Amino acid sequence: MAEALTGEAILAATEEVLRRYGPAKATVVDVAKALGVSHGSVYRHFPTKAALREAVTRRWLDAIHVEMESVLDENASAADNLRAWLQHLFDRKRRSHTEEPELFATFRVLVSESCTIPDYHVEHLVGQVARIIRAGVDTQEFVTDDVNATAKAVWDATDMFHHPAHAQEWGDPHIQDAFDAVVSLLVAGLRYNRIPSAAGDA
Amino acid sequence: MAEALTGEAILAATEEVLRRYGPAKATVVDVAKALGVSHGSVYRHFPTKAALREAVTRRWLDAIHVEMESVLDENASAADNLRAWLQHLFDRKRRSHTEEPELFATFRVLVSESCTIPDYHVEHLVGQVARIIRAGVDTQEFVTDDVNATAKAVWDATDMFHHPAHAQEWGDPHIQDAFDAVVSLLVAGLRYNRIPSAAGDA
DNA sequence: GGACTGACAGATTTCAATATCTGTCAGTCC
DNA sequence: GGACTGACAGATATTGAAATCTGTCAGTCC
Repeated sequence: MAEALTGEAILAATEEVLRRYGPAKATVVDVAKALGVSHGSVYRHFPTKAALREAVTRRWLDAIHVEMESVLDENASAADNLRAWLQHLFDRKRRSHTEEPELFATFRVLVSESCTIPDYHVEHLVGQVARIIRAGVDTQEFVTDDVNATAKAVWDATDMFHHPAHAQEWGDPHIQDAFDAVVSLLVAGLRYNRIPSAAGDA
Repeated sequence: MAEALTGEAILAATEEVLRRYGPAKATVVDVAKALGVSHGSVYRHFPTKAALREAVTRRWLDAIHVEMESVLDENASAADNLRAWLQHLFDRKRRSHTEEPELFATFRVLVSESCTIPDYHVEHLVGQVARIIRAGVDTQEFVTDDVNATAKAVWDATDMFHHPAHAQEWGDPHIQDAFDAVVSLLVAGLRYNRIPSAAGDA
């Protein structure tokens, strides 16, 4: 029978079916049809439809994680690295939203379907922010008592530039100005910041 | 005949109907029924259903605007004022969300229905933030080249603590820590911040 | 004997008929 | 004569019957 049915082939077919029909209409039967097998065979590799969708989503997010890793520049200042990293994430999401709105909407639905996927994604990216900030603390460019809490704060404060719920605002002609203003404020804060639970000013 | 039908009476009845049936089910016929008149009479005071809903929403937002005005303390530092103001807004929205989830959801829908209402609301509140920051600049507690842009940046950076799209995250046990971390970072930034379009550091 | 099929039960979705709602306006009532 | 009514047309929402989908599993095929 031609080739053996692999998990990878099912994932690729699922991605294609999602791209074509969207998250609401894509069915397991469609995926099986695209592969020329019965839908029972798909259930041999993935226990449920939700697990199949989650696997596709995770693959997509992992590609973002890898891409974001490559933005970091060892020789740049921490502030420049942070700004470039946040800008790259913003640009990538915004481009995805404007150039392939259906696909963006599809992944938006997939991510929100799962309880574990969003945490996985956020934790990974906040980890990258933490590494940038830690480098800044090491060179005394930044000051903070708690790198991880501060990284989370930077993530939260730039939320509207990466959270899909705000995608419609990304079309605003002044959105880049808003981004620059927020990042400048954050970078200024990173140069001298204490988490409130810690002792007061020096 | 009893009393003449007033716009105010219609607004109150509409609010009550919205509270009881929710935004999806509340109809103009329901409002008329609650007032003991025909629905044609309601259209004598409001041109469309959308206009009626918008009037109710605007009344509700105005109450928030008035309440937020009262938080400002002439004698406090700008940093304390800003923190207290943001905290009050966050607490109010969070309380509304947890104590009256249906009503909160109702107004969330009403606000998102209108194109002009959200801008009106945001502009008003950002204006209040700008006043706090301007006071801080006057006392040399804060530094900024553009008070309005910086106020907008503070608003944007605290977005997840007031935007209803993030309401579900407000139940997180660590949300107050996240809030404190973001506000501390912003306040630290306000003590020395330049918008990127302006000249470099002193 | 392990990968695959296809029929099945229960859950979910679709679709078209039916009911309700919005907005209008000629007419009623004090 | 100005506030209100109620019947109306077109738009929207509801409903329930029919179709489809999900997940299972006994059985087929190499």
